[in-house]
Formats: sequence, structure tokens, C-alpha cells
Amino acid sequence: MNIRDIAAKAGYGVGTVSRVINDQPNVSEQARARILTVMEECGYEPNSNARYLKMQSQTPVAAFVMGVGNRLFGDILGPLQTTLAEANEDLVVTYLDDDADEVRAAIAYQNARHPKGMLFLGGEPRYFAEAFHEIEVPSVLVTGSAADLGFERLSSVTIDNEAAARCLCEHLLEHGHRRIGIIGGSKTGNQTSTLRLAGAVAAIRARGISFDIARDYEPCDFHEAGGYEAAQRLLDRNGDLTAIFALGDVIAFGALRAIVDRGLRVPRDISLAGFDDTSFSQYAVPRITTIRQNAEQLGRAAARILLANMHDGAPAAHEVGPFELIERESVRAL
Amino acid sequence: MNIRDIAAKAGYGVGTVSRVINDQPNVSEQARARILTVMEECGYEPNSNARYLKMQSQTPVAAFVMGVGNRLFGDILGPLQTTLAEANEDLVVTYLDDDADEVRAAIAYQNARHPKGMLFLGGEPRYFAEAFHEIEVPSVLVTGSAADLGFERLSSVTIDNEAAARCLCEHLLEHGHRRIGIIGGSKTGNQTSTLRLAGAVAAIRARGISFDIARDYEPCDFHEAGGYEAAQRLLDRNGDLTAIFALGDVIAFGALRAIVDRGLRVPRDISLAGFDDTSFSQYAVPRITTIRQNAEQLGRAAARILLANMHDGAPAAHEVGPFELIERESVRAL
DNA sequence: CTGAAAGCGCTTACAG
DNA sequence: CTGAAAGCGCTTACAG
Repeated sequence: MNIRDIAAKAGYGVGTVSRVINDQPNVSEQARARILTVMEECGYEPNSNARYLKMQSQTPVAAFVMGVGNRLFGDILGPLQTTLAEANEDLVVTYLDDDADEVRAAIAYQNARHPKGMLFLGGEPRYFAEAFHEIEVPSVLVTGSAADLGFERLSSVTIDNEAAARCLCEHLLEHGHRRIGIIGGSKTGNQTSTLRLAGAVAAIRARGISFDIARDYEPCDFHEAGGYEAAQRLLDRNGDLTAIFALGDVIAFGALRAIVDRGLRVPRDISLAGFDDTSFSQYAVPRITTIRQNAEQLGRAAARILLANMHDGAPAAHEVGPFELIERESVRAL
Repeated sequence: MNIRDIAAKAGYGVGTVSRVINDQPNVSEQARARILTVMEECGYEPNSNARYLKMQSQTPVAAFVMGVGNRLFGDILGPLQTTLAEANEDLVVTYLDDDADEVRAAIAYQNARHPKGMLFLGGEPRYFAEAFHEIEVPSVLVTGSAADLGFERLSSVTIDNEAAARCLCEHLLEHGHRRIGIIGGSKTGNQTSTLRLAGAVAAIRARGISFDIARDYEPCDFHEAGGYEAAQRLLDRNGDLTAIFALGDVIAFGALRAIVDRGLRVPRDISLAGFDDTSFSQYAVPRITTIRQNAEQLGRAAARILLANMHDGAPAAHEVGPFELIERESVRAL
């Protein structure tokens, strides 16, 4: 069932059918009604390949969301979309698996669809360095910094992850903690975790307290089980820890369980902190102290920058948004 | 940059370039090497629209995952993929927003890509009734029943949601609970929630206990905040509840927080149960009693059925998998 | 092993 | 307002 079949059935030419498909003018009401009826009857859906192949016009802004389970990205998408909508721009979002190469995917998408602009929620600067030069439309990396990459068309908005982790650790230190363990961040190391870890370690060492990566740090995957196991391993080899800083809320959530399973309590025996202010830290019992990335603000900033790039030809911008320490119930003063 | 440019640069015809793109034989090693080099240099990615438009051959099995945050679906995908891989079938997964019409999306996908088969993780039987007749390849609905729809090419695998909810409520009743509240299930009502609610209510009434929907039930959206607020409202108007059954784990997670915020404890003051056995119920403090849908088994069954449909022309099958009551720490005996 | 040509299903000037 | 025709970038017989 293609456009020619519909045209034949309706008694019109394919040009006219195409015009009604695309809601274009210059179609008589009679023709429009008739063709709509036939399309409905046949359950006709235009072939999108043929359509996009032919259409040289640009398609809506595309957002690529890395990692399907990430709550923060979901929270950013709303304000992002709203801001775009205020400027009459639509947004189509594509979810990518954690292990996908987002830039290659974006290149293929660009060739197929010609989007007006692209947004990357998450995404590894490394991939951008390798292949972003093939991307021809204004883009913005959200939640990571592309400032050092120097691409003409790649903006970014992020928080200062290093400073935020430092801030959180200082909070722990101010509450009297001296033996702090850190969990999270994959072995291969992505930009974000690396920065958070660096900030945390710097804060601790700045107080003249020793931090031995091999002993006091435990990498793990970004999910509950990862946090659970990392906390167990860390606690197994460090009987004297008074606080654990998890580089992400999901990890903290798993760690909380591990701590309780050891017969310990948070924060009475061990203080715990997370990062991102997702529902895990908001709803956990006890609620977990964390760093809030202002999803609302990140989303709006990303949209604003992209809009300026697209409409006014503004140059790439790199915005560093504020973060906020959210003190809750999981850290106690020693 | 298209295939013709590459051909010209490499000094070959487009046919030869196409053959190397598709890893076909009948290309000299010399030509292959040269063309690969040129493609690499240019960062060439074939236009997928043109490609799929032309290719009449079938593309890999497609899975549509409804609702990006659903943990259960993520757990089903792994075994599903593995089973398919054992039969040498690839799987490409597409994530759809909660409010998308999955069947329309699948029709468009089918027209564009000609997949060998399709899988729907989640998905509302209502939409299938309306439009599934336009789908021409074997498909299976996972996590919902399509048995009553009677489509020749639509199989399904699910658990008996009604029986499972009944089982869970009986467990509550056996532990002495008589005043049980239920939360979850949108106002518009999807198949799954409706069945779970029906099963739960039936179990309660079977004991001669009255259950007043308007008083003892509170619908809510499928996220933590929904569960939190629903539990508050329910508790506000029912001071005598001893147990709450949330129609999903995320909802239970939100409800747990609401209960604690009222100065009550789980399970000492209020018993709590969820549904799905996701990480929320597994890692919460206390761990939440729930119903386990065996994701491993659902995934493998779905793949097995689809494979039989595709390879052996087997008719549509409707499998009802087992469920399991997972007793944990959130229900106490009165 | 290689190239020239047809055609996938659309959209878009162009002519009427 | 409508239709005939060109062409988007590929793949795939077909001929060499």
C-alpha cells in the first residue's frame, strides 16, 4: 500500500495525495476529504524512508538520551522541551543504550533526517573528540563539558562536577568525618565520575587527611547492585569508615541497603551521601544528602543556547550551571 | 557526501562501493581496501533512508519498549536478546514514551524497515484492537494478554495479573489484615492495573470484608510522587488501615516514604506490599513484599514464541507464565 | 570482479 | 486546484 495505490483508489494524482499528507494548501476540500477517507480505510502510513530521503527541508531538533534508566535526564527533558516549544520548535527524542556510541548514532541520524539541531543528554567527551567534526548542525552536550574540545558547533551545559564533589566532601569533613570512603565510577572512567572523584579526593587531602585510592575507593557500575557490592567490599576492608560518598544516587541507594544488611544504621553508624538528587535520594528512608543538579535550569539553558545557535547563528557557548548541596537525613555530625 | 562521491574519489563505480558497504563478496581485495580507506577519510555514513527504502530484504526483529523508566522491561530485554541470539537473530530496540501509541509507531516502523518480527514490552491491548490488523509480521505482546483479541499474527506472554494480586491480598489477609487500602492504576485504566485491582478486591470481598472503591482505593500515576500522594490521601481518610497494597513497586516506594513521614513505621504500624520485584522493592529499607514476574522466563518465552512464528510458521500462542509471591520485610502478622 | 541502469516511495517545482 | 515528471541515495539484477 503506497501513495500510488491511494491516489488510484481516490481518483487523484500522487501529487495531490502528497499535499494532503503534508497538510499543504492548494487542495480542494472535496479532494482532501476523499483522500483522507481512503487513507483512513486503508490504514495507510507513508513510508518514512522515502519521505525523509526526498525532503531536504530540516526536521525537528533531536535529543539523544544516553542510558535509559537515568532519572536526571528524564527530568531535564521536560523543561528543555517546554523552552523549545516557546520558540515553536518541536523535539524528537531518541533513547540510546548505555554502551552505544552516541556520536556515530547522531551522524547516521543527521544523514537520514537533517535535524535543525541536536542535544546530547549525557555522552562521553571522548566520543565527541573523535567524530563530532562530521556533525554539521548546532549541537549541545548537556551534563558534560565540551569547552576543551573546541568545536565550532558544539556547545555544552553542565555543572562543575569537581567543585560539587568537593563541596559535598567538605560537608562531610565539617561534620567531623575523617575516614571517608568513595564508591562509583566505572573502571574505564568517564568524564563525570572522574571529575567527581577528583574533587572529593582533593577536598579530603586538602585537610591533610590521607586518601588511599586502592583502599578507600571502590569503583562500580551505575546501578543498585553495583552500589551494594561496592559498599560491601569497601566496608570489608575498612572497619573504621564513618562516611561513604557514592558518586550517584542509585549507587547510594544500593549502598544504603548494604550498610543496613551489615546491621549498621544510617546515619547513626555510617553517614551516606549521593549525587544527583533523583527520586532515590528523595524517597529513601532515610532521605539521602546529595548534590542537586538543577534539571530545570540545565534543560532551559540547553534549549536557550541551541535556539541562539540555530536562529541567530550565535557561536558555541559553554555554560556552567550552579549546583546545590541538599542536606537531608543521612549525614550526622560526629 | 554520498555513495557517488565516494565512488568517484575511490575510482570505482557505486555498485562496487555498495558491495563493500554491505560486506558482499565479488570485490577484489584491492578495491575493498581502497574504498574502505576513502570512506574512513570522509567519515562517510550511508544514508539509511535510501538504504532501507531500497532494501526489500527483512531487517532484524524489533522490540518496542513502552515507558523509559520501567525496570521490569529492562530485565526482560536481556534474556529475550540472548534467546534470539542463540537462533542467530539480532534485536533492535526502540524506546517509546509512555503516552505514545505503540501500534501506530510499529506500523510506521514496519513500513520503513520490514522487520522480521516485532515484540512489544508493555503496550495497551486497546491500541492493538484498533490497529494491529495493519501489521503483517509475527509479533508478541509481552506483559499483557492478547488472547481475547484474536489476531492471527499476535501472540502474547504475561502472568495472570488478577490471580497474582489475589494471591498477594490473601497473603495480607492471612496475616490478619482486614482493613487494606489499594493505590495505583491510572484513572483512564490500563489492562494491567485493572486486572490487579480486580484481583485484589475480589480476594478481600471473598472473605466477606467490605471494600469500598471510593474510600479504600486511590488511583495514581506510576511514579514515586504518585505513590506518595496517593498514600497520603488514602491514609487521611482512613485512620484504620493496617495494610496498603501498591499496584507497582515504584508506587510502593513512594508510599513507604509517605507512611514514614506520618511518623508511622513499616511494617510495625502499616504493612506494605508492591508488585513487580524491581530494585525498588529489593533495595528499600525495609525490603518490600511483592509479586515477582519472572523476567528471565518472560523474555525467553517471548523469544521462543516469536522464533516459532517466524521460522516454522507456528500460529499465535498465548502463554501465561507463573508468578511468585516474594515475602520480605514489609508485612507483619497482626 | 566491475559498472550502468532501473527502481524503492515519496516530495516538489513546473506546467496547465 | 491538479497531474506528470524528476530526483533524493541507495541496492540489485544484469551484462560484460
